[in-house]
Amino acid sequence: MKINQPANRGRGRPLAFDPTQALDAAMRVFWLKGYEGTSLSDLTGAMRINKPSLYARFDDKRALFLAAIEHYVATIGAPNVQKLLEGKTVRETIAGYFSTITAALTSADSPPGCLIGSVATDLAGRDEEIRELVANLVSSTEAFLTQRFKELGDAPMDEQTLAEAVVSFAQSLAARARLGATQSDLNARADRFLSVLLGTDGPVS
Amino acid sequence: MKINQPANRGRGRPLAFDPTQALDAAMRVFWLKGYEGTSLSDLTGAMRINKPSLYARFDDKRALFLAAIEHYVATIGAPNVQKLLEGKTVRETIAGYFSTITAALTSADSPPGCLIGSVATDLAGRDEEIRELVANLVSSTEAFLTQRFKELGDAPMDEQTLAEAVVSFAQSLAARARLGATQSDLNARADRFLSVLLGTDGPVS
DNA sequence: CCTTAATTGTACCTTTCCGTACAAAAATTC
DNA sequence: GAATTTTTGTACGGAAAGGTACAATTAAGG
Repeated sequence: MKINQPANRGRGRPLAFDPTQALDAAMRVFWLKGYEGTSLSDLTGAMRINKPSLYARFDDKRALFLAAIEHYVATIGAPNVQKLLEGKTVRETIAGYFSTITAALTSADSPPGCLIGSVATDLAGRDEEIRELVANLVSSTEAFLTQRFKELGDAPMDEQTLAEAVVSFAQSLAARARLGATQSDLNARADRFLSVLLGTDGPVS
Repeated sequence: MKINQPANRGRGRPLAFDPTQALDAAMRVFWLKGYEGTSLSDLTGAMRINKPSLYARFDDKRALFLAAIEHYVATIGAPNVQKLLEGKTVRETIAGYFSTITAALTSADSPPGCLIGSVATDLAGRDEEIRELVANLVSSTEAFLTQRFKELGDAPMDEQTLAEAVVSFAQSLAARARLGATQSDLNARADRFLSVLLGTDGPVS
């Protein structure tokens, strides 16, 4: 959480906007339009602030994008991963994960797909810092899943291998969603994939 | 193949550049920099032509991007898919496919990852024509694989389901490559995934 | 060799890009 | 309530964006 906080302890004119709301709006613009495809007018328009406010709070366009990724992880990614703890079996955990993310990837009030899986991953090809950040996010997710599978103890194969397969498939779901797949498309695919992974015992959703 | 051909039957001043080479150069720029991230100067610089020549031959930036996708399919995608016909078993076919694409995704003289899987898929979120084009490419690949699996006859599960799993994993390999994974990283992942899919009988590469 | 057809290079156009200067406004501190 | 601190809105910069006009150039056709 950088968000250029000048230690506003009460002095001076108060902020006329909610930084978190503004950041959320910026995130959605980047999510739809991509990094270079998003202009400062796009941003200030959606955030309902003007440029000096944007620069005072978020430094510049690139820093704002980094903050938007962080915000995405905090508000969308992490909660979805936390839900993994609800599953009592490996199958339940994976099915729940897939069903959670197919909903997020096709949500009506967000752009299609995943900010990180599409926009940031594209940018990663030409921005080293982004590349490392996103690669670490993916690794962490795999590590978290691996750990959880070990705790549950009923994985029918090496937990790391299973986690890799699950996260890889999740990445492909993000791509499909970006390409216009509906939630039920994705759920049907997830069902079939789950049956390949663990045998056929029931639907995801 | 659109490539604004004014039926150059010999009249007028001859072209001073090779359109296919120029298109190939443009493809690589888009591949690295993304669609909006690529400027006309980037393009004319890499293609070694000036703007009027670019516009005469390729209409505009967006049409050039579409031509670049077509060129990518023709020179990289289709040949990789054609290699599928060499495999004598389902396992051989899948292993060969993974090993072919991990090489392509990490080739030293190309940008990392896949033009279509990263750049075009990102753009698909805000460009309907691109979205449909890319979605059809993915579907065709799945259909081709399904067909091939049926011909081979030794798939241990529904061929369509298997093809979906394979193409989905291929999409995730493209994302990982964009995030900096090496060829051996990807091959190791592919090995593990193949063992999950078909049981453990040998390495991909 | 003159006309016609096509491409080339330069120079230019308008718009938009990202970023900032600056004065007015709104709060706190003394 | 004057001084101080911070944010706001407007307005402006220089650079780069995508795209085109136009004259010069190079070929084939007659």
